[in-house]
Amino acid sequence: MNAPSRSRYDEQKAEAVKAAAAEFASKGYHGASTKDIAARLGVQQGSLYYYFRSKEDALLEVCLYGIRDYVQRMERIAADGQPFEAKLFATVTSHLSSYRSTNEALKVYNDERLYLPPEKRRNLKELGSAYREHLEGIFDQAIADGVVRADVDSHFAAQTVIGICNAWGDHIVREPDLDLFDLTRKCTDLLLHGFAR
Amino acid sequence: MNAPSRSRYDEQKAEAVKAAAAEFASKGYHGASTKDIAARLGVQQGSLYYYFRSKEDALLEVCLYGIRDYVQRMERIAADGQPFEAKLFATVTSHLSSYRSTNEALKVYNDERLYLPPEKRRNLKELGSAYREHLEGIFDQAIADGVVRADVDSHFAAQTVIGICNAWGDHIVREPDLDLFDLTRKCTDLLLHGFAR
Amino acid sequence: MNAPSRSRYDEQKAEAVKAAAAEFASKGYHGASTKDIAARLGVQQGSLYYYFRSKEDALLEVCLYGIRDYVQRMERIAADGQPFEAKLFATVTSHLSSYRSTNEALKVYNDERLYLPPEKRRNLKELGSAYREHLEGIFDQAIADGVVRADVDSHFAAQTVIGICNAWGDHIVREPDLDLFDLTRKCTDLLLHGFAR
Amino acid sequence: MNAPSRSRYDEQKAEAVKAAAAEFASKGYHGASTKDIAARLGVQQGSLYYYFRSKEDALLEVCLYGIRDYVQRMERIAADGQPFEAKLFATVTSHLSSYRSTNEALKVYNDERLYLPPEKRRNLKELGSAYREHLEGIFDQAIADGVVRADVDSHFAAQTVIGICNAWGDHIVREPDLDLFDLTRKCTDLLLHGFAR
DNA sequence: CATGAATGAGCGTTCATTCAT
DNA sequence: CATGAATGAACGCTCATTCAT
Repeated sequence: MNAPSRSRYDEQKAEAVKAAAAEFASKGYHGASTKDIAARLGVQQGSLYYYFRSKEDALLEVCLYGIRDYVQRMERIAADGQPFEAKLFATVTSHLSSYRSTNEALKVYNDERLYLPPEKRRNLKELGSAYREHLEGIFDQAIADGVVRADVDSHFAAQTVIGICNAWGDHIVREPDLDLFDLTRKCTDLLLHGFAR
Repeated sequence: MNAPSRSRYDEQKAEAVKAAAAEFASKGYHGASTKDIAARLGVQQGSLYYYFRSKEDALLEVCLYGIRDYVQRMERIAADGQPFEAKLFATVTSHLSSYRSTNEALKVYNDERLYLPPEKRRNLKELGSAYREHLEGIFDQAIADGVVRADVDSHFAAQTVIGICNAWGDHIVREPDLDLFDLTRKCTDLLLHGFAR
Repeated sequence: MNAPSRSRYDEQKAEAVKAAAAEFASKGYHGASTKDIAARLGVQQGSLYYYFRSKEDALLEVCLYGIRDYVQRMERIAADGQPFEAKLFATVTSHLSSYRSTNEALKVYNDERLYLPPEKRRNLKELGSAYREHLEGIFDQAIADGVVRADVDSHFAAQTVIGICNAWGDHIVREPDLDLFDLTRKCTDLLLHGFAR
Repeated sequence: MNAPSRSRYDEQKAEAVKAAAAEFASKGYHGASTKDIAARLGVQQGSLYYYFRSKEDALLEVCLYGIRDYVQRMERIAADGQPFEAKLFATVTSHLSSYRSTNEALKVYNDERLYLPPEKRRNLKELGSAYREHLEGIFDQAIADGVVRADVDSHFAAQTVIGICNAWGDHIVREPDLDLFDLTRKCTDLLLHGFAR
């Protein structure tokens, strides 16, 4: 009844996506049942189909929700004029904190998206590639600026940054007390200077 | 009737474990069916129960198969007298090459072991912890020797080494043409010196 | 507010009956869903219940619509004073053309009325019997008049006329280009003189 | 354990086809549930899938069972050297008695085969066409021989014979006491000489 | 008069598992 | 040692129907 009234439906649907994300994250796509998702949402099993065409579509929506603004943040980081080290720190911060803020959906994107049929995955693939390419661009620029060693392979570097963040993401999701800031600092430090003295 | 007959069963069982590993790796534990595993092995669905008490037991055996000698190799690496850099290189080599040699079972250990009930997981947990602790020990030693910076958290370091290797493991399993030696070199280089100049 | 408003509802309801008839005719009673009917009518699924108490009631109304004026026409044919051959021709014409004009509802009456529970079917049964009995009366009269052979069983004859018309009705519904007049002529010719020279 | 032992499986499967035929005949394809079919067969619902890939496949098998030897009998009738009237009588006898002997499967073929997707229907269509064409051939021959009137359209004639038999088939299935021989005689008489004196 | 959200039962199907042979 | 037949529970999904708005 208030001004925008932007839709009771959209609100409930967003809740449904979160419920699905939580179930998929903890049991895997095939291990989670629509009954469980519905129970978490507090509705009957069949009512889910008012919001999702199919379980597969629910997975797709969770993945999109998980990766979408995470990619947007990467774009903003790549575009701003900060030095390489700040960009790297921002990237890791953004990535790791996504595991907290988006309700496990990013973990679902990482672990379960392969169960989508190729057609449905295409959209996701583009988003994922965009992310990696932005990161590669940051490394290429840093190499050109001389702040990253010339013998570094920017593709390997980008993939590895993503890999480290995702590996720690699993711990973040499972251990709510983990200190994100400390972790971010350690990861960035490793990426820049390695462990050797 | 004794020796060879025993090994005949063991051979078949090893085949069964590999078949299960392959199915679990590509479809996930819940997504893979006993029918698929049986089909891959070339037997009837019911015949699987001659080798495994249950699907869950099959998962356990695959995980054990995936992690067992991989931990043993870690022990040998930790125990020999080589310098830190050589140990790190050996660790990464061992970890990454496992993804090729043990028929995707290590991937199953990484991605699916959480679907085992806690009792069955205990054994695995010990193996995994042993691995991590050996690695931590290597870092502790290296810090004491002054070849790794004193401010490095050896727990973080070990976990990160494992995380990087597992992240690249996914690519290794999916891309058969990936150059393992080159990848190992790049990973070790990053871990030692970072990307910065 | 009175006369036109009443007919507005009736118009919409007539459309609803036709939509239901079309769906029942092409998919069968159990194969057609209320969602499909609503979509064809251009309303929401729930809105159908303004016109029908239940899906079963919809079937009943379609059947009644399909058979009602078709029986009335039979009554008129039986009552007028024309000779047997003209009456037979008129009967076949009326029956076959119903398959075009009443939007497949007669087909629904023929094929789906058995899915109604006996109470709801009673009404229909009387109409169907009335039709058959009129037709039997026409044959009885023709036998008495000597234009139909005395050894003809009028019950068999009436049932067979109905059967032939319904059999061709299926073709009429499915093939829109079928020449109804030619078909009527051939059917009447067979019924009167058979195929033998 | 006896001589041919032609397969316990085949026996049970034949029973399954009959159970499905009975359910489809009385409730229609969409109205019959696999649970009902299983109950009639005396097994659990899921066990049906040992014999049928799907409900649709069950329908296909019932249709094939319903029409197969019925077509073969038509071929034999068409091929033997008897006069037209005998062939016509044999055709009607064969057709009508099928409704008794093949456990309602022919009725299912007539009423429900349209619910099969086109690919699955192709096989059936050929059998049905073969039947009709044999019958047309019989009429063509009879016209050439002068025993059927020259102005008779053999396509119409064949279709009508089939239509009449199917129309009476419904009664035969529903009324077990109906005198098949008497009915056959009346049908043949109509087809040859019509009702007119 | 009509909607949109929800229901609960039932559907066809697949599953891991058992067991007589 | 392995099969083939069967089970019963659970699955994802669709259905006819209801009702506050």
